[in-house]
Amino acid sequence: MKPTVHDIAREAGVSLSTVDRVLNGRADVRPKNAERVKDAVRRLGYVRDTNAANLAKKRRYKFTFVLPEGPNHFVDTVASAVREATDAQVTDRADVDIIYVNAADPHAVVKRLKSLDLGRLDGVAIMAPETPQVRDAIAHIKSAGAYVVALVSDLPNSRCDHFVGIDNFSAGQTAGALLGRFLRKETGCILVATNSMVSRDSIERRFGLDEVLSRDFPRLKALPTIEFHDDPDRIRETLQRSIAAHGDLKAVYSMGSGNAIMLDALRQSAPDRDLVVVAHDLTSVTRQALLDGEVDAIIVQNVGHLARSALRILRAKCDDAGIYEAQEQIRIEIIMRENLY
Amino acid sequence: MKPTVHDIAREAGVSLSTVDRVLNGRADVRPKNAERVKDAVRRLGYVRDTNAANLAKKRRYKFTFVLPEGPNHFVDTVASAVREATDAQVTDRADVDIIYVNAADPHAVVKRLKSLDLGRLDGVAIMAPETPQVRDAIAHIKSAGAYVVALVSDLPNSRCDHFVGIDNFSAGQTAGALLGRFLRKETGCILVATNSMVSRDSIERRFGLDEVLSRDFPRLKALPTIEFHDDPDRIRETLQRSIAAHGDLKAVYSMGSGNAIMLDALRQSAPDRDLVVVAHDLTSVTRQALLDGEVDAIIVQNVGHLARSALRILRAKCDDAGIYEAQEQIRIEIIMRENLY
DNA sequence: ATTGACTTGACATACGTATGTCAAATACGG
DNA sequence: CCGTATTTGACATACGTATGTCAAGTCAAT
Repeated sequence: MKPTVHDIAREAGVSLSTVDRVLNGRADVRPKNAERVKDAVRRLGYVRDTNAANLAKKRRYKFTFVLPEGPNHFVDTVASAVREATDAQVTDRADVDIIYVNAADPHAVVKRLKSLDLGRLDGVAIMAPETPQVRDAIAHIKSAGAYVVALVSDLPNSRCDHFVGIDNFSAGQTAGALLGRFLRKETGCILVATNSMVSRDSIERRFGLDEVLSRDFPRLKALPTIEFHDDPDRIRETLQRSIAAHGDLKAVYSMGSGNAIMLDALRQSAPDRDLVVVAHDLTSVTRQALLDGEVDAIIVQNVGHLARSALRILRAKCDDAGIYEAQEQIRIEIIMRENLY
Repeated sequence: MKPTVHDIAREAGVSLSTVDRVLNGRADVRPKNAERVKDAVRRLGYVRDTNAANLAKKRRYKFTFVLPEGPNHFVDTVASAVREATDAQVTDRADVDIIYVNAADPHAVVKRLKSLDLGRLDGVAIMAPETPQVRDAIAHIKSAGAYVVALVSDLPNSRCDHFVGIDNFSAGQTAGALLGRFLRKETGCILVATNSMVSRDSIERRFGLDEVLSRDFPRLKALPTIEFHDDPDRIRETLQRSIAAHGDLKAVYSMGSGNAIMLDALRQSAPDRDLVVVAHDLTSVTRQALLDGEVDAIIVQNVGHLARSALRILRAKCDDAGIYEAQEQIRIEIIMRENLY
């Protein structure tokens, strides 16, 4: 039988009240008695039954997901994964809502974050680029007692409680390795594109790519990253120029947002070239491209896992419970048509 | 506020006792009242608080994992994943143990399965090839009221409550697609090996492989499957013969158990040949081979996920709760050195 | 209308924890 | 050793559900 607070009280030779005071960090306990209780806890290996505690407390967790607004297929998949996880029993006793912020405008982000009802907010999962303003807002949220996890993009300087997402450097390496193997024995260059290099994700992926290519596949040259800030014309033009300029273009690596534009341009500019294409993120667009054979492989972080993991971690933080790391590890998945799900 | 049994009683105009009788399927309730209660449940959208119920019942779940005995790295990883999941909070209120059976001896398997204390067993996860004897034993377990899930290998004719594992046909297709892409524009043949084709996993993987190769990569020919029943000499010999006979041998596909033997033989027989190697299952052996560059990619079903999923599903069955399919989907992962975890 | 069988409801207790009240015990300064 | 401030313990109630007991209610058949 697992020990209960009653057992602790008996073992420590104190009353239930005192045990409660110690366990819940209330004041007015003499150090000697506090030690006795802690000793008893250690000796008996007591762990609080969180479910019973939550029942008694009528505990409800209040979590908010902060996502970037604007048209972005990947963010949409994240949002629906959050909603789905919220509906399932995973989020027992949790109220979850999603708010959108204009990530491009740091001040708007901060304004929105500060307008959260910090009074009864238990945790926040934030997907946004790290700016000084965001950092401040996070400090503000944390000082109000809520936990904060970074979602998808890490916020390394913001003292978040956790990061939920993949290691983007490794993701870039993975892309490089795929390209290198798909182009076994071939020589040529690789076009690298993304919507924007301001997000650290793209930067890290690019580093990973370069590292692997130069170390393991020096016969392949990655061209300078093309950024196409939501501008279809620009990418089409650049792409055409690049294809014309590099007769030895062998592959395309689409590093993240903007897959749709990229693929459109590719369809128009190089329908007959036999290019290897690797992209990121599983969305309706990339899924279809995979099925159509336009993309060879995509590198994926499972959004369902992201959402569930963020929720579990926030909850564990609130309960002051340990995190089951093995479960929370977000994997870099490689998806081809055959293992598409 | 979520409705409670008290709300149901009030809404239905009956007593708490009657609500309890209906909800827990006890006898002696007039149909009219039963209907009233069910109506109230529907109207208020009542869902039982499983945690509170388990608390009141002092519920403990008793689960048993049945794994094949004998030296097998993959099974070892499954076992330790089960132990790890059991230690973590995932298996709150569950007692889990692992028993090993000699899968090659159907009668021994059955004897072992029948010796389980069915009295207070709530669920069983079985990893074993399906034989008529196993089928009977499962029927026996189920008739005692325990739930059964098939683990890793499906048991399609055994009326299990669930299958936890990957679709092996798709896994074979994935292997084929990888090989086809790694050998873009090349022509030649592929050596396919496994320890034994009696398990349906290998058969299905082989089908998947053949399907993809013949449809998408007809320039690649897969040789007849080599089975090497735990016999290092045999595989070495066969491998040497195969390498000698097929000057155009380009790749090796190791379909499952026996990776270590396979890799040993490869090291001895063809150290200088630039072969593409794809294998299954992440074990200490394949991990090292990946790091050493001996294997290009491995196809993995995450054993941590397998273990947790089996436990969650068994528990959901016991609670008569719904299964959150998206979470329980075991993915076919492709692991290279760069996204190794 | 009465019997006996079946149904129902009121009530109590329990699970493990949280939380509040209040009197009793203890410590400490003088 | 007293008075006061602090610490402690006994007890009650609650969370949502389960389960048992027993008296009271309802029903159908006589």
